[in-house]
Amino acid sequence: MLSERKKKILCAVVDSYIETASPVASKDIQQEYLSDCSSATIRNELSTLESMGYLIQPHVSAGRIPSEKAFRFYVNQLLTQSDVTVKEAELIENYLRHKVGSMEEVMTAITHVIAEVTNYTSVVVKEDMSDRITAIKLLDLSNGKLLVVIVTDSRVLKDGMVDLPDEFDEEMIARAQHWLNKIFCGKHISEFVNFNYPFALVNDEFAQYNALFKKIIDVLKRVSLMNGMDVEVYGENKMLAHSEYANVEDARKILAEMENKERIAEILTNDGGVENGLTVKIGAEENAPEGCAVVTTRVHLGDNVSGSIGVIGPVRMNYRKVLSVLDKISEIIIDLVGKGE
Amino acid sequence: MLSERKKKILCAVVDSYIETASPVASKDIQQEYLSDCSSATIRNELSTLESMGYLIQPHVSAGRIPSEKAFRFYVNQLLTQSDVTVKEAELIENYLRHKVGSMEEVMTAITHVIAEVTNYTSVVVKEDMSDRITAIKLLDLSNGKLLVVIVTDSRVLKDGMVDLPDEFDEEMIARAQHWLNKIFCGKHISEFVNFNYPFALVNDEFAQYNALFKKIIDVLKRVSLMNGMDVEVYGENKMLAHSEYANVEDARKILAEMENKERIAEILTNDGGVENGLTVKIGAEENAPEGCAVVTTRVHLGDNVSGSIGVIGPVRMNYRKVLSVLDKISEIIIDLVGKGE
DNA sequence: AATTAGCAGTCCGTGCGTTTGAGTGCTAAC
DNA sequence: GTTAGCACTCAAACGCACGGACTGCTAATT
Repeated sequence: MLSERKKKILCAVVDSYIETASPVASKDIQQEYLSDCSSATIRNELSTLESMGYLIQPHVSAGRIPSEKAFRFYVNQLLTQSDVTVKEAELIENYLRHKVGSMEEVMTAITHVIAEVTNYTSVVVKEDMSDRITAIKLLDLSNGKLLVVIVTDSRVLKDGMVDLPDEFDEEMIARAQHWLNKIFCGKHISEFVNFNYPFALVNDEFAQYNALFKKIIDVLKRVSLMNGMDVEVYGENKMLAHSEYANVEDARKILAEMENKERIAEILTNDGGVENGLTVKIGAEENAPEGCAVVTTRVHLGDNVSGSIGVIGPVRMNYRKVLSVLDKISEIIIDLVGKGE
Repeated sequence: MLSERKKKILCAVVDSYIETASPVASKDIQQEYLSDCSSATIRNELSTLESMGYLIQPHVSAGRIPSEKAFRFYVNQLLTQSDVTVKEAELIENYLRHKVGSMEEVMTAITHVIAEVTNYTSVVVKEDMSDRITAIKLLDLSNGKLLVVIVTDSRVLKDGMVDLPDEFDEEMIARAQHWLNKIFCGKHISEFVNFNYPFALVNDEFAQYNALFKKIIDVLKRVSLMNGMDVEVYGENKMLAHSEYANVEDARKILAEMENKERIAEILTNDGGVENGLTVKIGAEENAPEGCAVVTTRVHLGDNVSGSIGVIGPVRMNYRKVLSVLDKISEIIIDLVGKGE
């Protein structure tokens, strides 16, 4: 547990770093955040915070920059307090309430207003939950490959192909198919994303099925990401405005990642079970893009439609602002949807 | 008119510059393109080509780089010859023929394959021509503003607001409305984009309407761009791979422009009347984004659906490749659509 | 025991003069 | 009209020294 002063200092470093993007010196902290003790004291504290893994010193004669651990700490602090109010609130309100039209329009409007207000890239994923799985079929292509066909209320998806382990015969495939149908029929394809493989289902007797099941579920996940969701990204260019992407090649890589809609959908949707409210993924922590943080919130947009709204930015993100903006927006949406009923 | 040798030299400069992105020296040309005369001769030719506006010398001890005029010349040369064949042809074929599904899928597939093969940003604009204008209404908001409402078969668009000149009274508005309906009813909203204001319609008697009409038509154009088309962009990140965007701020600006779908739609659609076939817009020439060139081709995708396929890249673009890829793709599409009928 | 002032030490960034070399324009010869 | 040769220009690369931003440590202070 951190002492009160350490907390203050840590938050000061993060705040300052978020603002300036450059290493924070002990003197800066003393002058702008903690005038009641000397820079030497702060230096000592910084030193221990560094050894605790919260801070990083780029080189010996430089200040400190926060580690991802520090950002995580900072965000958790922020999430518990709820001083979320912004002056841009009216702007958001006006923009959204004015643009009330079809659901597509609202999605687009949301991405635009978020990107504009926060200056970060914004993402919205929409899932139509009304389309359910009717059947899963496994087709032995007799070349060692298995074609996974998913039939839903509205269409047939057959993108998945998996290698079949040698020892599988016709009967075993039929059996596996039976299991899969038992588990997944009636569910929405997007539910795979958060699906954890239930080892309990496959006891020793079926141990041999394990590998195949895993592969198939991976296919299902991929297919669901590709087909079950509507992804909109806006403000990619904002990413480049931040100094961590001064290097064009890094910038290009990040952009390429953001053009991969399936990847984005996965990040946005895989919220570790938080039903409603804000989620923050920082850096490598939870496979956010390299050096990035992703803030998301889930919203219900009607009986069968739900979505995730997200902001993608550098780990050094203005979380205070982003969190409050997302909070405001989901509040407005809840209100809008409520009125619609 | 350029001498045969000047043409050769000019094309050599452009070819080399497209490949290397750095100023081309007289010696290079001699060694790689024109070994039958000396570098001194070439230097003389380069000098005159520069004074003719085809070449630019960044500084006195550097080689020459092509001007936009040079690229235009180069492209026109290319367009008349038709040696369009690529090894990637099969890749494209496989990709597209395999992905034959709904029209949306094809659009997405096209952008992906183009971006992948050419390494430039790719754009597709689709217009559904079946939705026609039923009425145009002008609503005097009595605060000096006029709301332009466009009613189509399928919906009501009311995004447009224009300032009303002082001297307009109710009757004149009614008259203007009458005119607009006469001209535009039954047409598709996308037709505004290439619509040239027919001054003949408004003779001296109606001269006072001129200003208002112009404003309204601008609104119509904007609305049509926003509502009548489906725009997909893919491979924004490819833009950054080219050395003209080594500066992140420039890169950001270009990306911002490419996120403006209306702008993109306008560029792609406004093809100056070329019905079928390739169009090349170079730099400032025809309001392509700063420093960019846009290659487009129009395709018909069925009775009521037509579209434009485009590639956006730096002015120093590999036109040879891009032109051939677009050619190949539109050929495949024509074939696919033909089969569909 | 915690805090602080003071100081030596580290290392980044910057500015500056020099060198290098790529490429031209010009002149004179072919 | 073409070409060899040479003087000239100028951007880019290099090396170097200086300044200064910060720290860590030590010794004094509370």
